Amino acid sequence: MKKDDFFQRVYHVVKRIPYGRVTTYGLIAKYLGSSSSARTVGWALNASHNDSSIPAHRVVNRKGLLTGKHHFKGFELMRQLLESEGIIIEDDKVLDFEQKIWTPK
DNA sequence: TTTCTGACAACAA
DNA sequence: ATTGTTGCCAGAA
Repeated sequence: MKKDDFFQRVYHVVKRIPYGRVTTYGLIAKYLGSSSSARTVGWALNASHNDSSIPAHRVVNRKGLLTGKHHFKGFELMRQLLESEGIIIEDDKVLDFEQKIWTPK
């Protein structure tokens, strides 16, 4: 690999998020080795729109807030996708967030 | 090349 | 508790 793209690593992790679970930018960043590169993770997800099969709706910020929903086609889309997986969204945040959180290993 | 911005996070005041 | 600043990485102007 020439670059070992940071983005590719992000996608790799995001694709591994199991059904009915969510994760955070910080967690992914930490898994990648840069505990403070959460911003770049979000940036990667932004570019992931071009890539298919990236469940970006399962990635939220550390508070469980759906900060990225504004980047979806519709503001309701992200929420609906999550609720379809058993994740309840209340006021743009994940209920029982600590239970739904998934950490890459 | 420099500067700014961005789906974040941690810390200082 | 709220606001401002800094760190991190990549891309656009």
